Amino acid sequence: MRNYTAFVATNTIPNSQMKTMTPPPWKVGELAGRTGMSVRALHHYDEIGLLTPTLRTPSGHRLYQQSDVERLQQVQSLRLMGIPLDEVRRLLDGAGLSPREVIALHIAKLHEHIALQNRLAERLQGLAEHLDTVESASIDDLCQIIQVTTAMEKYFTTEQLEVLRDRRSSITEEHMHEVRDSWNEIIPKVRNAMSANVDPASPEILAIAKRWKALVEEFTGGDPKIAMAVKTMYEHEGPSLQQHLGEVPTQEMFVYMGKAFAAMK
Amino acid sequence: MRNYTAFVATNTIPNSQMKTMTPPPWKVGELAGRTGMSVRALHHYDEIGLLTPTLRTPSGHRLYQQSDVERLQQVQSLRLMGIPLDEVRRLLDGAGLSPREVIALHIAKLHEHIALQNRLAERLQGLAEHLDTVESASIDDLCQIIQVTTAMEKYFTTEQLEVLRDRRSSITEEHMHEVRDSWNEIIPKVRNAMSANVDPASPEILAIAKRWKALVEEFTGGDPKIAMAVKTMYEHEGPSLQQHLGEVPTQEMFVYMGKAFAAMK
DNA sequence: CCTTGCACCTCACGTAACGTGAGGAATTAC
DNA sequence: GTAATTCCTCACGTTACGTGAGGTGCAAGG
Repeated sequence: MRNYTAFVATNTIPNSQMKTMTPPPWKVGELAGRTGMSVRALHHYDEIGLLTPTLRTPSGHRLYQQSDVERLQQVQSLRLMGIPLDEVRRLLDGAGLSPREVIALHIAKLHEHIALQNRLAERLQGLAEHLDTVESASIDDLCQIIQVTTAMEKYFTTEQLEVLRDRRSSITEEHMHEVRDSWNEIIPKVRNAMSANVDPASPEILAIAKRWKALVEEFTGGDPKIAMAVKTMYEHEGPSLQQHLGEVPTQEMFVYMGKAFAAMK
Repeated sequence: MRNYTAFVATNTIPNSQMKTMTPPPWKVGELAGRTGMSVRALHHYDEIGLLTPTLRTPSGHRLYQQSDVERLQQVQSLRLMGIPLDEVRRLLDGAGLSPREVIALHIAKLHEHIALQNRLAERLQGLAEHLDTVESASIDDLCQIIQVTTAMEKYFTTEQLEVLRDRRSSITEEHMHEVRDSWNEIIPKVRNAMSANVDPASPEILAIAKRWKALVEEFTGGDPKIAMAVKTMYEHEGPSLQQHLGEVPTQEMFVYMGKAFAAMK
């Protein structure tokens, strides 16, 4: 190992004084090895002006002094806290915000980010559970489920969704098919009756109204808020839901059946 | 608005049949507007081969058919779940892993990521609390605190750290200074005694041992595990901690004081 | 027919923090 | 003296687009 005193100091110094001098500067590889960073990272810090070694050999090799090492340790500390290099530089150069503010800002950002990730994780978890109850796992099915669940997230509160999820997990797939078939059977009948101007209070409509009510009751668990949310969702998302869920009642049908319900009492 | 049937179909079709034909394809802007995506995103999807419109006008304008729109919806669904475009393409093209596996993998990744973020948030929170108890908030202080706390994370369990944090928050800053001053007073004495080969059982060392024990007791709250962890940490991180905490006992001192403790009984 | 204005096209750079070579000079080791 | 490291400087790749720049297509008004 050489020492680089020759071009650090301009005059010659006897060996007896060498020991009290500043320690020899480090080359990148050495600094990298001792600090656990990569050489490329140090190059990068130099490039962006975050950590420029105070010395270079005449041939261009970087030499890091004690002060540089200290700065690097500061950089490492702040990076450990997830602070971007840009802000690390601003902090160390004394420009911009105070440490307190930077930390507070970062905490806020982090919490926001974590909340997003958590919501995503919940969605994925629900999706996974759904995939495990259905044996057909085609991409189309997958996308349909995603579409429907994301649409539902817009109209239901978190607790309502949990209620629905709990109930769904306690229901057999066979039964879910039955329910869908029932809707697919009922809705065309209602549509026909409406276009034929059948009186909502007529006996055949009242019979249908009974089945309708039972189906709604079963899905909503009797919660009128969930029923309202479902109605709102159908009104807004009808066309796109139709592709995925099969037949879906329109707003006019709700009105029509409302009359039937009134006549039932 | 034109229709692009001219180059979609090769033969002329009477108007009466036009209505039963496939709907007119959409241009990028229209598709973007209806799906809430940006035009650039659609261009990007085209570039990477994720969604290539089946048609183009002779002048090069993109035309999206029904099938393209469906594919886009699938892409949107999967992206909503945070799946990278690369895997979305593999999924939709039927190559690679099954939906189940992809979802499971992503859940695992997400949880890992969330755990990391949470640990980071905890660190930042602790840092912020610390910053609020100390009024001097220089960058150097900040980095020192980070260094010390990250070093501590390596040697203490989570519960131990919480205990320490709780206790620290109930202690005044003034008192912390007193403690530090006490250490700074005691340690040189011990060092001197050791180099002078003073008997650990001598009365002056026993007096120091008492103070030493009290200080350790106070910091560790009497928990021998915490005491052990502190000792291990000092042994491993001594030199770097010394810069930040002031005087720190060496392993030899622990041994020496151990003899004094034995003589105290 | 010509212009105006809007939607569209294709580059191509920028983002964060480096990883990963490529090709060549300098240093160190034997 | 030569071989093996270590160092240097480009420069592209990573994610999912944003943001112009500069040029064409196309429907409508004068």
